[in-house]
Amino acid sequence: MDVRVRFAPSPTGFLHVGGARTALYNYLFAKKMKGTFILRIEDTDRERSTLEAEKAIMEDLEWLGLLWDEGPYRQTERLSLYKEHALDLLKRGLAYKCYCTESEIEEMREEMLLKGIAPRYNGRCRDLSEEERERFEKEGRKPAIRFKVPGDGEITFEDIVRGHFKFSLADIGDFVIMRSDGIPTYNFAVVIDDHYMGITHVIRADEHIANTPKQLLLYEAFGWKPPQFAHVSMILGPDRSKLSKRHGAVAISQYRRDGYIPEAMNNYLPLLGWSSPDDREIFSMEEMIEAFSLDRLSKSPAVFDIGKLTWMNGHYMRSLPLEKIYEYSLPFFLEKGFSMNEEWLKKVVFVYREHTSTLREMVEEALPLIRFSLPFSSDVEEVLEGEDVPKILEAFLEVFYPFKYKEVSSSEIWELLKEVVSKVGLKRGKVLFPLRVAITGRRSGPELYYIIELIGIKEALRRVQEVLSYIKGK
RNA sequence: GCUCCCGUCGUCUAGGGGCCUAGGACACCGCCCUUUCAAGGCGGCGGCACGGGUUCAAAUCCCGUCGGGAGCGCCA
Repeated sequence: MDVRVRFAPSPTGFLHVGGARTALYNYLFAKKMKGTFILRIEDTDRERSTLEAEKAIMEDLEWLGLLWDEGPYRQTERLSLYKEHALDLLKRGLAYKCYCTESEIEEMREEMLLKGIAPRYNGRCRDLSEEERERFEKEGRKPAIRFKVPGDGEITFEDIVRGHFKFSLADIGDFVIMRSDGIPTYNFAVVIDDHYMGITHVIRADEHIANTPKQLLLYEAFGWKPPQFAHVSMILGPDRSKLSKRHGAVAISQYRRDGYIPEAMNNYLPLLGWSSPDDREIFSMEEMIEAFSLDRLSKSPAVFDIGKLTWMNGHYMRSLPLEKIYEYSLPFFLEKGFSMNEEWLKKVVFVYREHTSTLREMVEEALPLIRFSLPFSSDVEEVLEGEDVPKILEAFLEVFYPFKYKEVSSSEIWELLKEVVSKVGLKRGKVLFPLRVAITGRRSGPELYYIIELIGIKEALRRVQEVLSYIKGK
């Protein structure tokens, strides 16, 4: 049978790293098995679902390149299907109408919690008499539909990641499958959708483990064959609690804005809970698909380490084709005030990507190319206070002046710089460091000859001249 | 409170009775290279939560303790 998997986010917020990893696992498995990857929007929470969130999630998936083969399906567009099946259960006596109000249930819950028993619905409306039902209807109460959980016995299943599970039915209360407003609940809609969409493997976060027995009960009630389950452990924050906003950036879109690139996300995220049989950690998407398998998913939760993500991002900054990094970085350049000049910007990328870990950092580092203003910050200016500095700057002016209007390559600039060095008669570093500072206003950066090539000799001369007058006037 | 899950360097992980003197990656430290940064190269630091068993042999199997987490909704 062909593998069919789904990613089923609820559009109540942005795609976060945990969701992205789940999507990735589903995607990788689908591609590996030459199966189908389905996107399903679980929008049955009418209060919190928004169209914006749905759009944002899809955009992020597209940015990552996790394109779905089918969908998006929306649960709110399938309401009649759920209703039909709820009615069927009702008719067969496997479900019943419940007239309890929220406050009544809340009361019940607190009472049970106080008594130290697992809070669950006590089945109050299971066997209502005809009169009671009529009374409630007359009161105008809108019933929800609850599934009748068999009182005893147990339910078991095999999880691909965690092995054998056994739940006692006595611990599961009758749960709502249809809200009083006619919208299905999660546990109900999932089962119906997974069945009709032919889902063969459910790969999801392990917070759903406790839901699985309820869903299995529904499969049983309908006489359907359940899919295989793979419950993946969660992603934690540095304090080992569930990763959330208070730990810093969790939204994929935030990482995009911060200058992370999809190749790095797609490589790093799966490694949080999956490892390859060899010691490899760097994978292209194709390699990852090839290497991926569910049986190497880890049981224990993983702490999200932005440091390693950043390292990996830097790796991809350097190893991806220049063209690609240029494309990714363009919006960052334009936003920072660089003007559109493809040939020149590509050179900037060529030079600066060697030194930086994110697109944002790269553009930030390249800022001195288009911005130059005195005074510099104090830790930078102290470099200019050295006694040899005027001599060095003058030597630079002398050597480079004849080339003021010439097109000179970086290797020729390097030769000229060496000439400056021998003219001054100090060690290379002693000469080039103050020059770098004078020309860029920064203590570090790429090779000076690249910088001079990028800003042009004329501009370099202007800057050095300006700094020279500046320090002389001090 | 109840149910369930998870515990290998700071972090991600390999390992699943002898190949373990516990391997790799990030981070950290040192050295090399160098245009005092970064990148790269080389080296170092650092871990089987604890206690009992089982066994000739335990990181690995069993039990307990401790620690962490999740679920217990007309949220998903």
